[in-house]
Amino acid sequence: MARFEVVAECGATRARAGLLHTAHGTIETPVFMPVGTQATVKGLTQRDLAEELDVRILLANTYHLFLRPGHDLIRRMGGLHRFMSWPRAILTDSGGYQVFSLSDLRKIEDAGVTFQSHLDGDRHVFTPESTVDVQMALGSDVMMVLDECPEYPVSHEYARASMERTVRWARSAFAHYRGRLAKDGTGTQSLFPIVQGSMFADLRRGCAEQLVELDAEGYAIGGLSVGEPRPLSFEMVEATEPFLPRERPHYAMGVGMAEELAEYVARGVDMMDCVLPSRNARNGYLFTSQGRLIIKHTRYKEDPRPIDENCGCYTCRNYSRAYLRHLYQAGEMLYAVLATRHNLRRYLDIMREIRQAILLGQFPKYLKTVRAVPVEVE
RNA sequence: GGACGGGUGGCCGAGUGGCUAAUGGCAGCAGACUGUAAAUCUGCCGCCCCUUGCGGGCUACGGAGGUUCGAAUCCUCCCCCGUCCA
Repeated sequence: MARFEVVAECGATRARAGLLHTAHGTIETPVFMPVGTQATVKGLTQRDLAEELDVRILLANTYHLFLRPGHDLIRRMGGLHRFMSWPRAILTDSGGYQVFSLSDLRKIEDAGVTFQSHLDGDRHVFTPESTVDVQMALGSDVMMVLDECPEYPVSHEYARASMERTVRWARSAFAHYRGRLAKDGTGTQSLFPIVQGSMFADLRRGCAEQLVELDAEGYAIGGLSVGEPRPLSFEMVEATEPFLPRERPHYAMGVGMAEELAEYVARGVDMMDCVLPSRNARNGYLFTSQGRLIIKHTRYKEDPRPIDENCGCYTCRNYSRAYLRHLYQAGEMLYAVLATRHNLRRYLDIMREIRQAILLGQFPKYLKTVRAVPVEVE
């Protein structure tokens, strides 16, 4: 069970610092969770993640692991932690995001979602109950309910119907989850429901109020960063978070850019995850304390400096922009490894800075400095 | 000296009378990426002009002539490269 403990609160914003206790360790919040969809964070070893970056919790994906290698296989291999040799905490997404990202390959019905596998075209049905079962087989510390993550934009009418379905699914998932807990004895896994409602404040609030009745150990805000203008994303958190229990962790799913992390925290978010630091690393977009750095730009061709002179990561301690640019242009895999290490380190450093600022009562000041950072380095 | 083959935009390489400023690939330049179908995708990529639209002008397929309404594509000569034979 994930027990949340608030350690400090910001007087001026909704930010707070906390501790999330799980069966696989305690996590300091606010926390950024690297995404390891297929039981791996692309480009990094578990040793990199644990020893160098001190990652305490990772994401993995139910849909992807269900298709390959299969949750039963993972269960037989001793569960996801042992299978991927990651003794720390794991949060599994339910596959709700794939309802959005694989929209051409799925059909939504009240009972659940029918997916056509992107791997071989096989059809599979995901239900609120089955996704709980799969995640219980995986053994993740935090499980997510199956939800519908609608694209943007969508009509109020559709958003409402979709949100209501997501609420029904959450109820079904919880009923099934609690039934299994009662039958199987003590459980170590938590289940978080997900607030939807597209970009409509009334729907967000309505959804949150209904989900709170489930008395979950944590609550997620989903359906963000699906193509909407950035300000809307923040507005939707503002429209949702006040209706979530303050004593439970709040998880904003799938966000955000490095410069946005503190903004979400200021709006009461305790947990975030995003593919950007890892994916953008591979695609040449590096995050620095002085703004973004596009490594392929010709101005870095003979630049002897590290990506970020203020960064203490292995990459920045040892390699120049010129070398990284060369690796990138040459398509060398080491580039992805080094870049991912850096970007993830940057994200984790930001979260540590945020937490420290909150603990010291200086979060508003920190927020101000973050907002003053230019978009691009130099 | 002779016989073949070949010289195309930064490179490789299509194209063998008009739809060709010229397919592709690479390189180059820029952009996108947000609970990962992504080490992916998109745009630009001869020069100049009009803020403009499938717009206009110039230069260009080794060189120089020629045939033709029209040539990178056909003809003539020349130059250069490769292979082979003397």
